[in-house]
Amino acid sequence: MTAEADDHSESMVSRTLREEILTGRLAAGSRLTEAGLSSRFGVGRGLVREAFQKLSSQGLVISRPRRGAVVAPEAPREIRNLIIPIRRTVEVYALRLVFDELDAADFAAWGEILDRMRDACARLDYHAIAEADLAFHRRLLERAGQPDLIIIWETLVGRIRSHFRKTQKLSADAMEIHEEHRALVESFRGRDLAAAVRLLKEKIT
Amino acid sequence: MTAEADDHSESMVSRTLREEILTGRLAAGSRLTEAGLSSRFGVGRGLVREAFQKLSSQGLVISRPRRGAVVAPEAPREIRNLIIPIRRTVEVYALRLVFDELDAADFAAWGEILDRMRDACARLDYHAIAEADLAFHRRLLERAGQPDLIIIWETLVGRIRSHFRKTQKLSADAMEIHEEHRALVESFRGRDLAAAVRLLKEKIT
DNA sequence: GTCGATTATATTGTAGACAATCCGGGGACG
DNA sequence: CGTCCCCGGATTGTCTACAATATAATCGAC
Repeated sequence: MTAEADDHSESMVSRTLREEILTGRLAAGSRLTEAGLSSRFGVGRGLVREAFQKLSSQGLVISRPRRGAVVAPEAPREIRNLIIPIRRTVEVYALRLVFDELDAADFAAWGEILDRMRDACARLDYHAIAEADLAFHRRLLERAGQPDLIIIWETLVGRIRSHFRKTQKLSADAMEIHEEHRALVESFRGRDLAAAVRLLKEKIT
Repeated sequence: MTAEADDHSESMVSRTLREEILTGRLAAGSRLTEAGLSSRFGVGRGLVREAFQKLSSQGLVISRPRRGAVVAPEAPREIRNLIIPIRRTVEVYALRLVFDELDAADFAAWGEILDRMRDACARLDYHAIAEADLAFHRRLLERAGQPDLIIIWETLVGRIRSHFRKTQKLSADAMEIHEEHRALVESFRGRDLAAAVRLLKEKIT
């Protein structure tokens, strides 16, 4: 859908696969064969192998020698309980870094993401909701302009992709997810840092 | 069990390069050419490229398309100040996980690492000291047996490799580094969790 | 002598070929 | 009837070859 021509610094293969894993489109345990992905993406096996290395270093894929690659299982609950406060710390740090510099371009980008999220909520498309949620937070991290921050954040979110499944319980209240994110952006726009931090933390579970 | 001989899951190339970067043997900004490393390690360029992907995902290497790869600079001080407490949290978490299960094999492994560290301190070989220090902490994390924990830890240490350079200031007191680690292992052996946590935190700066 | 354009070299991007290894099925044997 | 062994297909591991691009070196104009 998206993510094609722009950023050659990261191959389309690894980016697409990561998104599919994080959003749950690719279930944990799914087998990933080099030839299959190679023909699916229309690239050589070398590029697929490079993507596997990257994803396995991020813990999204488990690659055992001569046995192929599978989508990694989620982290156990105890680990997630360790990670969630860390992720809150990192995102709040990023938020404070950029809070005073947010401009119209930022709000436009978030607005676009919110639109996609609203549509996804309306359709009850939880993969798409997760995708928009990820994009929402990623935008904040990338705005901070600190590569080190992004790398840590990516490692962290790779471990708690499951939390999108919890939201499936809500079903009827799916639109609430969109509403909460909209309120968060409003707190950005209103320059209310305290409220923004509080809302942001609430969103990371 | 082990982590050495078998481990094709991580190529020698990426492991060696990571260690050289973390210990400072490879300075930030150093240019990494595929052909050069290919002939140095006696493998094809494909494997070198796979290593680059892994290292760049860990933030140790910056790889710009068509422009080659260089060793990434260290994180700025502010980011390090964010990361250090996180690393403390993660390592203390791992310590609590394994503390009651530590056995003779663990102490033997740490003893060996301590020996190497003592020799390195005696020679004032700071790269080797850093290497032993890394091995020391890695052993703790690997002992916890949680892949997710290791992945996060690796990302974190990749960002604060600089702290080994600060220790260079001590020069004459280099042996103190070894002594502190020895004391830490003693607190493990004495089953003194509170002291162990305190000493471990002190060591992460 | 300096600056700019052009050629030459070095390096990366990608694909494909071949060998090594794993996995599942089928048959022989007890 | 079950177990073991062997084989064929599928998959991974690795390298080399070729094309595309960046970097440098060279040469000419002013």
